[in-house]
Amino acid sequence: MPTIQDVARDAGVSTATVSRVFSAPDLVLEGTRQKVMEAVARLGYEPNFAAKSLRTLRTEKILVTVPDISNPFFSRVIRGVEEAAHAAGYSVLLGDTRHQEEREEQYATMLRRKEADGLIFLGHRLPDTLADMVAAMGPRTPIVNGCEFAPDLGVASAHIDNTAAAQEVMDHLYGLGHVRVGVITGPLASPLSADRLAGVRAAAERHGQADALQVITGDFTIESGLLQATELLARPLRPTAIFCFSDEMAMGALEAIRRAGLVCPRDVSLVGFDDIRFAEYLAPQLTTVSQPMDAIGHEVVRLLLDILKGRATTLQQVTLPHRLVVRASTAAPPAA
Amino acid sequence: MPTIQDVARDAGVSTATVSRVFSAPDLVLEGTRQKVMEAVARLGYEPNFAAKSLRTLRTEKILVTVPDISNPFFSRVIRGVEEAAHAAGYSVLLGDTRHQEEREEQYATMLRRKEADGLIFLGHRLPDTLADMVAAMGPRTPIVNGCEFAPDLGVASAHIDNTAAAQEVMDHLYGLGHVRVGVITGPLASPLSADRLAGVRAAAERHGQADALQVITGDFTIESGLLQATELLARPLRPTAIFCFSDEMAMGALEAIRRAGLVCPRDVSLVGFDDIRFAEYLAPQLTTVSQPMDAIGHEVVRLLLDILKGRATTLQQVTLPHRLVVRASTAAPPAA
DNA sequence: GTTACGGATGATTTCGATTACATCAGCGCG
DNA sequence: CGCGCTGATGTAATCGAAATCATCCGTAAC
Repeated sequence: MPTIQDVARDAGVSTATVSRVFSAPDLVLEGTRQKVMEAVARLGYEPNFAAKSLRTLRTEKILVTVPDISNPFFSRVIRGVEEAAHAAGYSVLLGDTRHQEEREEQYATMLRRKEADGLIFLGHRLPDTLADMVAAMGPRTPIVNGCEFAPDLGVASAHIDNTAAAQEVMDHLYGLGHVRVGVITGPLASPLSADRLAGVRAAAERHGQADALQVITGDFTIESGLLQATELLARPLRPTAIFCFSDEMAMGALEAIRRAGLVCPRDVSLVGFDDIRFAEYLAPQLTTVSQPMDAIGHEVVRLLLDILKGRATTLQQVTLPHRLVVRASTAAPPAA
Repeated sequence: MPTIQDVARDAGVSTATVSRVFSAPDLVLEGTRQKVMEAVARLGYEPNFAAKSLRTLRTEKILVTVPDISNPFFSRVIRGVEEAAHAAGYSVLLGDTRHQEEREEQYATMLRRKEADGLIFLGHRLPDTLADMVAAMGPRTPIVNGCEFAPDLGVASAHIDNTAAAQEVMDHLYGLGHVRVGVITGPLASPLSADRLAGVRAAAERHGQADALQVITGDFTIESGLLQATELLARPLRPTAIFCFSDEMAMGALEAIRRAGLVCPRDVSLVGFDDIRFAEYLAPQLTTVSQPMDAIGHEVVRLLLDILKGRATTLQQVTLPHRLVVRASTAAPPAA
């Protein structure tokens, strides 16, 4: 592998000039630039990344951690992140934490070792060591949270208004005439689930149906949707509608409905959350809350770059628009 | 950020000793090690990654490129890759090429700049500049291909036997009594599609049904499954079974079947490929070929590490086991 | 015609770790 | 008692590029 020295020698200039050709071409005479570029082409020179990074203290890399990359919601957000990062000349270091705190800490270490310029995390936990960093650096900490909204972490974030979205779902169901509504939440440790549940409760109270709510906790997976919906459907006062906090759980719930010998939406209405690509290809097509997954990905990158470029002075927490997409899985409850 | 110098001073030793504490602890006296570790803890020292990488010429990073991370098949393979890489102390640089050759080249550049120790690519194209590298380094080139099998590229790979898998699918359909079988392939530029098609053709000929095959090209997306299946179902001699080269296309085909007022599997049997998590939650549950996505991910990492550690002298191309999973979407053709 | 200035380029230091080589103390052995 | 060896540690070169400071040359101003 040729180095900048080799190029300099070959082009008959100093290494400083070669370096300038890349980083500040307008400081170099056109003829000299040509000579250097020819030498570069001739030798097949590529600047060594580690050397550059050591000198500049920049890596042009963004570390992105995600609880589970095989989840279509997250993988779509990641795609948006990758797209925006790539457009800005950054590349993406992927960390799949598998919901494990230990792994989150390990990835946090990478940030402290300067293996990446910043961190985007899509979970809801901020590793302790990074919390210290936030305390020290304030709104200039190069850490951004996506999807969740945990104001007390003190990091920039991009997310939807989960509370409002959940309320809209409930309004839709109550509007159709449902009374007994089952709700399968995600783990309540995540603010995202807590917010949605708050929205559910607020709407229920507004409609005077708080007592008819049947809340049960899931973990966002298909299997837990199947399990919890089965449980809900076996109750004597079976809900006529089920609201799942993820489309995956709704897929499981749909299977539970079928196994119970019921038909969606005739017997039981079903609502999901996220609007992953598969939601509209289920039978029946799934009513769900559409999250702007691409936009969230782009936005978290924008927020992080603002911080890295020193453009951010205050803490930015951005709420992006969601949309209730009513499809075929919700209808009026059975006449009873 | 404290440096190794600061730690050395604080601990009253030389930088060499500090370095040894991390990279070769048994060369250091226990007491000295303690002193150093205390200084490290006191100052909150983390070795600078760029400096280390510059000196050692290693990055402990693996670049992984994928045509589309939001595809559940790929995201699952990636999860396997991340898992195996992490277990071996490597981290993953993710590149989403969006099927674009230009992007593939850009990521190839990262390898040449030594931003990663090796490359795992899940598409079927090897950028030109890397082909040169392969030509020069032979089986020691730190590049591994996953999922596809293109022997002429000369890179290590892990994949299933696509030809055999496709034959099994066709045998299953012919065994059920189907004659007119529609096949929706992927882009034929990929060896993977070509291999499967070869398997389809071989089986058709073996069963004397080559003329009844109805092959049409898709692009692995739900939308193309919907489109191409609609086209197949509109033909006068409608196929009684459709074999899609991906589960996503099968989801689209399922929708096409519904829209045509038909019922799967009563009127039309359907087979997918990959066995993504959602396949068994479709209605009807999808018959498909299960690919060992986790194992592919683990295996490509193993192959790459073998090369990086100098353990590989010959070109390794590994075939992993697949499995035809018969579920509810295939049945005997209608009596007609 | 000297001075001053600015544009182009070169010489050299620097980033922070690793590592080959040097040093030094202690010990066993003849 | 001195030689040589081994084990622990220090000294200093090195990785490859970026950036500071120095230098050189030509030109415009007085």
